Amino acid sequence: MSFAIDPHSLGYLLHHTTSVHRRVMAQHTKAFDITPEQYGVLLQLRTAEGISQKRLSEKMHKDQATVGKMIDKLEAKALVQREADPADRRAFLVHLTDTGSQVVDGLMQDSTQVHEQAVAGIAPEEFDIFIKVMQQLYNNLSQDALHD
Amino acid sequence: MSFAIDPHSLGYLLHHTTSVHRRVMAQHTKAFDITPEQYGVLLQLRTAEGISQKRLSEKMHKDQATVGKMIDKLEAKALVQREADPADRRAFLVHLTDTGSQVVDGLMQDSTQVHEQAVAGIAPEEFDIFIKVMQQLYNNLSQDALHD
DNA sequence: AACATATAATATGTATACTTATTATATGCA
DNA sequence: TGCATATAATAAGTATACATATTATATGTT
Repeated sequence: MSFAIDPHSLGYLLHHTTSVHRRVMAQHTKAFDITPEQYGVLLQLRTAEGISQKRLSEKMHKDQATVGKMIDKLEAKALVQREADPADRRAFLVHLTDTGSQVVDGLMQDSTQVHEQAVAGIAPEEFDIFIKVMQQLYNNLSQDALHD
Repeated sequence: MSFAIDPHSLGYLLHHTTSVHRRVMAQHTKAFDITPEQYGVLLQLRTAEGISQKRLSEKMHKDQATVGKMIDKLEAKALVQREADPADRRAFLVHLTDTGSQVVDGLMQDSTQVHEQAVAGIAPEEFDIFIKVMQQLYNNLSQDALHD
C-alpha cells in the first residue's frame, strides 16, 4: 500500500472539509434562524413525514438523545410538531409544520448553490470516483463501528 | 452539471463518513484515556513543539476557545505543558510532555491501522483522485468561509 | 510618553454528540 | 396471566465547536 498521502492526514482532510462545508451551510441556515444540523432534520422529515424519533436518529446516524434535543428546539420554533404514536405510547411521530416545509424548501435551494460552489472545476468522472471512494471508506469504517 | 448524486447528499456523505471515522478513532484513543480531538492536538504538537495556542488553533482550523479548553484537559492529564512565552506575556507556548510523546507515538500506529482499514479495496489511482477532489472541495468552500 | 488599536487568552452562553442511567411501555415466553 | 427482557424517549454529565465579550498585554502613531 503506497498511497500518496500521509496516513495521519486522512482524518484531517475529512474533518476539515466537513467543517468548512458546515460553516458555509451555517451562513445560509442562519437567515432562517436554524443550524445546519437542524436543517438536516427538516430535510429528512420532508421525505419521511411522521416518523418516530428513533427512526429519525437511525436515518441521521446520530443518537436518540441528540435528535430528541434538536426536535425540542425545532418544536419551540414551530417548525416541527410531535404527535403521540397511536400504535406505541412510548413513541412520538414527528411532523413538519407548514412553516417548517417552507424553511426546507428555501434552504434546499441554498443547499444546491453550496453544492455547485463546492464542485466547481471538478470533472464529473472524478467527482463520481470521489463519491464511490467516500462510500467505500464509510463501509470499511462501519464494519466495527456501531450504527444502524 | 449532471452529477450522479443528489446535491443535498454531499453534506450527508461528508458528515457521515467523518463521523464514522471519528468513532473508529475513538475506540483506539479510549485506551489512552483521550478523545480523537485531543489526539489531534498531540499530533500537531509533535511536529510543532512549543507553539502558541493561537497558532495551534490556526493549524487545527478550530477557534482559540476550543483549543484552550482542550489544552486545559491535556494539561490536567499531564500530556502537555504550558510555558509562559518569554517574548509575549499574553501568550503561552505549549509543549508535549514525555508521557504525551509516548501517547502520540502509540496512537500514530493505531491511526495507520485505521487508515489501512479505511482504504481497503480502494485502487490507489482512485484514492489519489479522492484526495484531489477533497482538496478542491475544501478550497472551493473556503473561499467565503473565514479561516486561516 | 500617551493614546488608539490590535492581539492572546479566557469567560460565558448555546448547540451538537455521545455515554450511561432512568422511566414508561411493549413484547416474548412460560 | 405474569414476568423477564427489550425498546422509545428523556435526563444527566462530559467534550467539542463556535459566537461574543472581557482582560491583559503589544504595537503603532503622534
